[in-house]
Amino acid sequence: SEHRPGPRPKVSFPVQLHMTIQDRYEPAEVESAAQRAWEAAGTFVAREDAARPKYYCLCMFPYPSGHLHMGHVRNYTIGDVLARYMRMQGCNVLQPMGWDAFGLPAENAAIENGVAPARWTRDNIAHMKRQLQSLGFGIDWSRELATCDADYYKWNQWLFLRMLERGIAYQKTGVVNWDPVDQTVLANEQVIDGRGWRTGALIEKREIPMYYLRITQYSEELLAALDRLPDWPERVRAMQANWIGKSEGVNLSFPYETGGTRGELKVFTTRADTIMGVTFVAVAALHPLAELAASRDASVRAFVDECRRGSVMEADLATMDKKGIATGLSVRHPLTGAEVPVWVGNYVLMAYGEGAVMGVPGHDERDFAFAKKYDLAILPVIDVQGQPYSTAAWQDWYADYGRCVNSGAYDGLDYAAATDAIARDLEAKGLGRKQVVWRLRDWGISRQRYWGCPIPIIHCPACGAVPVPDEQLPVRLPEDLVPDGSGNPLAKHPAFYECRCPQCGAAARRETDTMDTFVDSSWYFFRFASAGNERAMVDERAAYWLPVDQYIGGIEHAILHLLYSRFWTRVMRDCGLTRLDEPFQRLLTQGMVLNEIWFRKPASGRIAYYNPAEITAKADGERRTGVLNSDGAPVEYGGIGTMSKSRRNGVDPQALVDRYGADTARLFMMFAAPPEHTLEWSDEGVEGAFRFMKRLWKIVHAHVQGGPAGRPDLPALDPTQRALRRQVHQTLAKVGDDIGRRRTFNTAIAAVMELLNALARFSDSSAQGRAVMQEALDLVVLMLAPFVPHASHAMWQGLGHATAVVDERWPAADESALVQDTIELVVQVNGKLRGRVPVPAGADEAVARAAALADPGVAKFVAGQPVRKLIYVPGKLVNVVI
RNA sequence: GCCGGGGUGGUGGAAUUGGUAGACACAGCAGACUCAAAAUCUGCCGACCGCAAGGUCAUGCGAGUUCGAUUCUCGCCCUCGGCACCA
Repeated sequence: SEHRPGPRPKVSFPVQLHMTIQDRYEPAEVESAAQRAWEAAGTFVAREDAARPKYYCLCMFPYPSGHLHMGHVRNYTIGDVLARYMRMQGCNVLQPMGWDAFGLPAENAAIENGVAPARWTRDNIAHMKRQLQSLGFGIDWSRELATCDADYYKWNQWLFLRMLERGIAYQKTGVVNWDPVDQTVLANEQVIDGRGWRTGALIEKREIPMYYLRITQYSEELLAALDRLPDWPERVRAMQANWIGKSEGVNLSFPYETGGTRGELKVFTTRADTIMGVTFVAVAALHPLAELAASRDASVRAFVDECRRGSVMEADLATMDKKGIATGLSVRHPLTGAEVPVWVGNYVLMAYGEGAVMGVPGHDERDFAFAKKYDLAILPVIDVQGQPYSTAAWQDWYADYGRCVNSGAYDGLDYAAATDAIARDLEAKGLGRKQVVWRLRDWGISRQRYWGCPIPIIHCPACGAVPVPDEQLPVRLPEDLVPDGSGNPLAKHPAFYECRCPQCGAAARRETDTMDTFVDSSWYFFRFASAGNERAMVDERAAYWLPVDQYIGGIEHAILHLLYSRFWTRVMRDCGLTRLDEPFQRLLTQGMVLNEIWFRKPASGRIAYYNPAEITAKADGERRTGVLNSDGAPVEYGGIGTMSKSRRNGVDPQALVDRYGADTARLFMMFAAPPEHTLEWSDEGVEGAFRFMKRLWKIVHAHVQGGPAGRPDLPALDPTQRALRRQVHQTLAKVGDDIGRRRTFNTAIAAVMELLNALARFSDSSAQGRAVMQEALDLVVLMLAPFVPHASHAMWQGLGHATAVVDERWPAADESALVQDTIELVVQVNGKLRGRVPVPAGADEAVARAAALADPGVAKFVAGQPVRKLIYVPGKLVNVVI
């Protein structure tokens, strides 16, 4: 453990007898006392209770990397603030926690240190759990789970078998990165500049059999249902819609005959109206026609092989130089019968559409560039409002919709009419029809890795792929293997893979692939609500708690994790395990926590990263430069990026907690930025939050020392007391709105800080003054309880309450305290601020106008000119237009 | 490249429905307290002009709509996230 208590001065007694809080703010003592109190009372153990409104508050569970990072602190503090706030609203709150415990880092650690992934993972979990507990999150730990526990992943396997039965899970080949030296499949992350990260060997693409989940069967539903998620951020819904990517277009066939074989090259297009402008077709390197041409021509073979060595990532495909080679084959245009050459293009995706595209250089930018490069014909066939077309250079409007020209029978038709006519003619010839195509692809879940959930299949020489019978579940992952980086350890472990066929009893081989870890995280929120059930995946407790009322997690999960969870929930629904369509009612996507990146890149060897804390940085004109503290030599600045282990730019939250306490760490995290913003980390500023805590503590302490205070006698308050009380209740209303509706925790905290500044200035030791102060401090502590629960716990008792603040209700603002007789109107002349005038609240326009024009500052600018117009926004402003 | 965010003082940010730009903090400067330091407290703190009163400019850049634009529209620049085997 790296938990080292930081230097902290010891408290000095004596404490007077009638005081219940110490004179000095000591977070370590306050926090452990509060945590002990919650633990003893079982405060956060959630029980199903039909009589109360339930509130399931869930944060994305962490990968147990070993240490909490700032993103976790941000995520779980947001969740805890909402959970505690909803509890104060009277809700029955469930806030569980678990571990997304399978994955690649455990194997990497094993390769580096020789420790078994199971051991490494469980040690990390133990450490991170202590860290979470020290932050005082109100978590129901009785429901804790780890996805590497057999009683969890058993149900992955069980539902996978149900999916096989229903045809949702199926087997087909998929493309992977293959390291020829280590004889192993690599993750995209392990491929650097086309080479294996450990071996440096050139990576090949390889096709292997894998299991897929038919998420595309739910495309339409997953897309349509986005409209019924009003409490999801607009941007997440937009990203998912684009990911699912519904396009309506035309599927058409180019017939061909070569060397005695007849066939049809299938192509999908959303621009069938440009079909008369086709001058070539391009196929993916993995397309059968490319393979056919390669078998006949060495240069095509070489090009196809080169493409196959390239990256499998879409981002790389989209940005690489567009290259191609003529196959020497040709196909016939489906409408004109003209001969069209077939090319292989490195930019054509095998996984989208048909793995082939029709080339219309006249109206597609990529095709245009390709035609220019390889001297292919460019044929304009769309007229965009008579604009002059030149093949010399691409213009953006070339891709716009217009009317067909040079298109024979289709001339003069617009996009819709041309598409209809062309689709009809193609259909008459049996060479095409309208079709909807989705960008979404089926979800490949096979991973050739050890530290994951085994896929419950047995391969029998006679019976083929046989599902493991339910009663043999779980297929347990042996926990004592240590991967060495070459191949999958399961495939080298006969005790695991040697087995009998469940159907015929013959010797058979167990599947050694494991599941994508996204499977684990696609339904864990159900399991929290059915914790410990050994007989069923979910039970009636899930029906009580689900859906998750508030889900909170990083924006980086906006697509994959959330989409897979929505899909998995629907599969569970179709299997009768839930009645829900959607698992997450409301979603908050927190921004990422970023930090500076500093590195050195030696002429040879691997790039070395340094933590910003080890760097002294300065601005050198436009450039930012820095030196490493330990050797004084320069380091390069790599900009701002997510905190990551590989870039060594993480900040350890434990140091903050040790130095300032959990409350300060939580408070600062929530104050630094609104939750959805990305946050550039800075150590400075934490001091401000700590100062606030000390100030608050001091004011509470000073007030308590004056002895018990009564309740304010409202009609007897003087104007100063009345004004303070108004601010208190204004703040209360704002803070409730900021937390409950707007989720802008930073402004809620700022409002309380402003109030505290007012309380510090308020020195009134009269009975009424002290009564107003008591009410104010009570409310301040209640308002802050979700943010700084430990200090609030202590101060609440210090203020003379016998209850625990965690069990208190959120107070309602006193409307009568908010009433004001006179308000200040802002006066503008031609939109520029020229004065402020007091008017009675509710003044009509005539009164406001008279008051505004009478103001000397305003009169100076009006200067006798006629008022052309006067805008009056009641209660706010007057704009005099002259 | 495609998809989605973001850009406001030296810094993080505020301005909630188109209505006072810079709340609240951080850093900095000055002062009080102190033998001294720390801590604490008080004041100042966008730029420019001005002795001042006050004025002008200013929310990435360029246009537009409006009595009024940080907010709406269009174009551009920079930056961050995702792109299907990192989680």
